[in-house]
Amino acid sequence: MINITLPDGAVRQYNEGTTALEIAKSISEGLARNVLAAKVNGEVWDATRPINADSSLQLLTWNDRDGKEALWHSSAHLMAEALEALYPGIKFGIGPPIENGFYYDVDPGDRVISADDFPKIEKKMMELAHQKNAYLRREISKADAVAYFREKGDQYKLDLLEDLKDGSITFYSQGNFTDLCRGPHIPDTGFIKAAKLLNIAGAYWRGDETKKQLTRIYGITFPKQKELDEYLVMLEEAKKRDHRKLGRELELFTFSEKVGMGLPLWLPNGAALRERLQSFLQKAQLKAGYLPVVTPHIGHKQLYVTSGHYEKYGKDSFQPIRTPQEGEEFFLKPMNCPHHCEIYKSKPRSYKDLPIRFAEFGTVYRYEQHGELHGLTRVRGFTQDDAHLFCRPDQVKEEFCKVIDLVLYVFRALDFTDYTAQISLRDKVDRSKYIGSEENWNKAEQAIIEAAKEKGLNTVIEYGEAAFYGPKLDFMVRDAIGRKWQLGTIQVDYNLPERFELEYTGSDNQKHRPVMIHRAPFGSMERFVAVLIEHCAGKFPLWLTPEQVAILPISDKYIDYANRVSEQLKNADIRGYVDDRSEKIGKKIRDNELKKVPYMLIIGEKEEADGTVSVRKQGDGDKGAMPVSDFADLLNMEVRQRLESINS
RNA sequence: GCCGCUGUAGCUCAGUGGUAGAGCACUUCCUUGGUAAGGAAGAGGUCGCGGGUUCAAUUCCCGCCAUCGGCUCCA
Repeated sequence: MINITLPDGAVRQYNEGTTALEIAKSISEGLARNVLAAKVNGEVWDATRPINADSSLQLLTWNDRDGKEALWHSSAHLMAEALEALYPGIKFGIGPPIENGFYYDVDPGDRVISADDFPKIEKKMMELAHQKNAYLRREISKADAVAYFREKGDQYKLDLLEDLKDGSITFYSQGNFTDLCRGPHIPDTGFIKAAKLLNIAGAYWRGDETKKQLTRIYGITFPKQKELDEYLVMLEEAKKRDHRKLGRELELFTFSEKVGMGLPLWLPNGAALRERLQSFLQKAQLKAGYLPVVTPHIGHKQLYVTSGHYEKYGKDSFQPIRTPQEGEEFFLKPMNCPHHCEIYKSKPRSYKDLPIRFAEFGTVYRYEQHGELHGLTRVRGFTQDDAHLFCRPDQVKEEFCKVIDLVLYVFRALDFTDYTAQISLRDKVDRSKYIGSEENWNKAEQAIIEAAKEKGLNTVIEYGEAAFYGPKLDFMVRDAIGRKWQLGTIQVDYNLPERFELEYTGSDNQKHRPVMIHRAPFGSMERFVAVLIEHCAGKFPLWLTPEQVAILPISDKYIDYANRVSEQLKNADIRGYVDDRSEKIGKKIRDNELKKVPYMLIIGEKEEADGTVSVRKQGDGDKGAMPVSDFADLLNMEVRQRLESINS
């Protein structure tokens, strides 16, 4: 008999060789029907794998991340089985679970698989799923594994096997399909009740563009049909929120091939939004002791030779601007830091001056690969809400805390409520690629971890994700429909202070090197606006939205009164316009609803006589009539309350 | 940069080896209407760009450019 400790601390006895599935059955049949995998002593196992010693056990279902991954990983195998049935001789690369679903990289030989083939593959998958074939694990020697795939002619699996140690190799089989796989997998294919293939794309074998490109098929599966239906609705919603579509519809920004790809043109509405965001942050930064600076859009080549960027990115940047002066070269600035370093160097600094915080909404230009460009999220010219903090090593933690406060303030203002902090540190083993002293790194890494802890952030630590010049903290933000975005980077830098030989005089009258912290709560105005559009589906917060009110006269007779109302609102600092087209009121309401203007004021004979407006809230309908001044107060109150609530 | 899809009016999209169409938007006129689309007329396109095949190319072929979906990249 062995002892199994359950998550609630209860210890139960079972025969040696029992499985998580059997244990689940002994608890309840219903539970057993939902068990996808199990965590045995903290390691994710097949629910059907025999347990031979005293262990702690957690049963994993669809509600657990590891449970989902087991189902999706198993679904990748199911899709592979379906593909093998439909395309005999097809070769397989890798097929892992991903954030939402799974993919499998396949080589169909000289056949072509396209999205048109999805229905038949899905049908085959569900046919195989209904057979409830068990996923069978077996350990296999490397020699046998190699023999199997050599026989099958699958060079990709052989390639993978080369890196695996004998004795650690397992195969999983279900139905007619066998794959090299670490597992774990769900008990049988019957748990997969709904499947949808989503996308198809090319992907290089092992991510190496010199190697063959395989066909990557993305899919997702669910243990209930209803969940698939909901997921598809969510995808539709995401499409509706696409910032590229809303950006056009709400006239926020556009692109022009003549101006150049990846160079956004901000339209009046978008510019108004962007400027409001900037002044919002600028105000907060002034309060937090930042010093605004302004630097030019270009910099001498020598600036980037000093910073090291010339060597690293020179060939892949916008190429140098030449001058009448022989041999003189300037570059469009790809970042603001070198300029800010020179500002720091413009005069001697004392330890008493630190920290110094230079802030600039600085526009930078990077020659992103053309396949990378995407709406406003990936562009070639963009404006960073940049700032560089120069501080003493002992100030890093406090400065980090203050920046975290600022970032969270921004998140609150824009209704980003679901986020985690991701701290990127050095690789645990290989430290050769990092510059800066061991002591400083340790100090900075510790400072970041402590700052995050002090601020009560939900934190994930990623080793090996730090830049070569310093550790960083990013926020992973979930938007309104659950997608993740990386926003609000805070980055420590030991490289530039070194390269620019930045110094301050310490209390010991000796020269010391300051620590530099880069930070950008928005990241860039372009990317942030894109994320914000998708987060709020184009319905911006009242304080931010370009137009707060649309005034809709019932007929031309009331345009004069509408203009008087408009003036009155303008005097109360409310942004709005009069829709004076000769259209029926229903049409005006519809058009302004689609423009997502938060309030509509309907004005006719009655309102003019009473000096009132009839208020209609976007997406919410008629709110009744009230005096113009009451409406102005109401709206301003709503904005004030909102801003006060984020300051608390 | 790589692979694949796509490119027709401002937008969404039909269509064709004989130089093009709809809806919305736009302009003008009629209508002056009370909470999500009033009516009529009009204007608007080198069918992404450049070659080739053909009597004839928006349509077929090639190249390029751009979009989109991925990959690689992201100071």
